[in-house]
Amino acid sequence: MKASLRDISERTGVSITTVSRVLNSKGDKFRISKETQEKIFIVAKELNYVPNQTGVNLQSGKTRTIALIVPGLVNPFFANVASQMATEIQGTGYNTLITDSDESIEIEKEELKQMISRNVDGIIIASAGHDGSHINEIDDMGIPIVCIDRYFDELQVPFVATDNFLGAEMATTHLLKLGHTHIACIQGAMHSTPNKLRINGFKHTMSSFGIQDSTITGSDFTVQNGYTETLLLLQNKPFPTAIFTLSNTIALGCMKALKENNVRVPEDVSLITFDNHPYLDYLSTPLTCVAQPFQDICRIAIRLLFSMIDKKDLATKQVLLRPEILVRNSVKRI
Amino acid sequence: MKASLRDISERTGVSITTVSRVLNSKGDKFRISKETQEKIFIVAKELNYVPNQTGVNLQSGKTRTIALIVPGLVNPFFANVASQMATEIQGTGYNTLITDSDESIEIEKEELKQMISRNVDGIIIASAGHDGSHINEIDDMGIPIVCIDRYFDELQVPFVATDNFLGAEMATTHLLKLGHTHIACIQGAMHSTPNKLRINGFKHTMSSFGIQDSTITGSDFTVQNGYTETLLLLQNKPFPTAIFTLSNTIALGCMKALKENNVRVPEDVSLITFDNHPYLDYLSTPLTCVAQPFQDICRIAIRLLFSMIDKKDLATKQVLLRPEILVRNSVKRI
DNA sequence: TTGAAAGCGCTAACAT
DNA sequence: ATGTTAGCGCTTTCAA
Repeated sequence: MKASLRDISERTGVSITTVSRVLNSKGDKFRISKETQEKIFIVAKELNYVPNQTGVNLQSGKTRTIALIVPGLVNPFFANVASQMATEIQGTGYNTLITDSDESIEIEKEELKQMISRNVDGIIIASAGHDGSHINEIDDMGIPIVCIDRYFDELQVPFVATDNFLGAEMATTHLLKLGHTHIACIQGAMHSTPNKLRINGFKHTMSSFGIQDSTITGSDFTVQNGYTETLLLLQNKPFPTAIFTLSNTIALGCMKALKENNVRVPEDVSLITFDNHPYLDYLSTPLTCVAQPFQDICRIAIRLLFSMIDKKDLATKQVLLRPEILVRNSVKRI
Repeated sequence: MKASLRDISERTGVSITTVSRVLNSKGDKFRISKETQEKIFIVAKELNYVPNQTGVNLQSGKTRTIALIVPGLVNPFFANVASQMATEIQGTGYNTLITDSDESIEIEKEELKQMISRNVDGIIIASAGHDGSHINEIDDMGIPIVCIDRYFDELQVPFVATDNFLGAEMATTHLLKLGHTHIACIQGAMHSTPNKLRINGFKHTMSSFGIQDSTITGSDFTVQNGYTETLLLLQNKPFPTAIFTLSNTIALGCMKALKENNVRVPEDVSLITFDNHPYLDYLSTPLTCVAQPFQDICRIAIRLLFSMIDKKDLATKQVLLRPEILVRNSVKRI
């Protein structure tokens, strides 16, 4: 089986402490003789020694592990975030434990407990919850935690997210300026902060252009939701001149329904969506979108988290990032 | 700070052992009085007790953690695999530690060491290496490990992958049957087993149709490679009538080059690729592809891994899964 | 029905 | 220049 310090100690006839010191490159600091060091290194190699981190963890209370909890890895946005996080975190010498709450607050709480139990050094979470009381508790326990994407304004918990109100405003303005007034918005998880803010931004912009009535429909960030709601929309008359989907998943479902019903974009209906994706440029109609700066979200979240881990408090702990509108060909002037 | 069994023991005046038993639902088994149990539960709740897994780990040698190592999370194929794995593994009560070797064998070895050091219960890896000697060593150490996607035929290490030879054969036959003979193939990492087999399948099929000359170009599974190689291809005359890209990333780069040069698919050139993606249906030309059964790959790999963890040896430990050709509109008959 | 003690692998404080 | 001892949090054997 795996060799331990004791095994090396026994084989070399030197104390465990000395072995530990040498193997941790503290041999010179403790002025351990070259011969002893040599001997230890050789035996360690022979035995294929690999330190057992659980021992270190128990001793130090640190695990060099960051937990990432997202509400749905099926969503390309979160898949991207997860990839990016794993990569960035790895660069810091930490490892990433990734879990999916599947938009369930119960699973999320369970996972959170798991992560605390595992002694992770910090947590990054896109919470599925309506409120953040459970997140707050963790923050209160002194466990570094930062929210991304889904956050809770009323709490002191640090967060990094897109300025969703602004993003919706950008998209809506784009539509309005091109002459659209009859706009349908297909939303995602209604209780989530991003969704609420996007809806607010949408409504606000609409009414600032003097338009009071608009269709807001849908219930979650899934392809199915986008599909179903679009099908429903297609029953309506007059059919809206533009659809604003609040995520890439919803857009995907929407496009499916549109295609199946031979509704062309943008000839028959204009389409704009939240979230960018490399493929959007090559769609039958390249899709205009509001791109979220997910790479920056990841980087800043990690930055914040490490400042907490290192107990160096940063001045700004709640950051909203500017989205970018990528104009392609899916919105026509009418 | 976080409460430990000792804290509860002190607060209740009962031994650590008893507390441990009660909190692990062994109270009844050890016939511990209702009052004592009650008392313990109350104090545990008061102190917000969460067991420290590192203690358990050290004791048991188990961590309930699976490591997943992939060569590039930027590649949608591996991002999908990672999401799927995280989700499936979570369903078993284990957690997933995800790392990216960035196609570097050095990083891979480093990460592997890390994972062993962390005492993970099992490892799933898509190795970046040319050979699998380092993987074999781990297998020899008795640490459960299974390869996915990238594997090593010559070793006994279990693996699950797509039947890449067959996949390439399917794609090439499709092209040939529709009249294409001048086909260019843009490949990925040349040393990798999947790439080698795809190339073999391609060449084999071509020559079985009596065609000896074909262009094989490219060097890695990146968008940039697809882009560059296509640009290069565009200089050639005669330009091939069809391009076969060996991954979605390569296809993406290829499409970019094609679009920039106003080369239409399939009018000017036909295109077929390895790897499916939800967006492919909605591209300006829905892209015909060889879809890898990545969900099955994940599930079976996990199945194999757990059989090793549970020391129940399965008869079949090296499995190749049948890919599926999804015919859309990117290949024209000529 | 409950507890004391040992030990998992490691580090660090305190010797010598 | 090297060793002894204690302790991180937990489970388990053995005892009472």
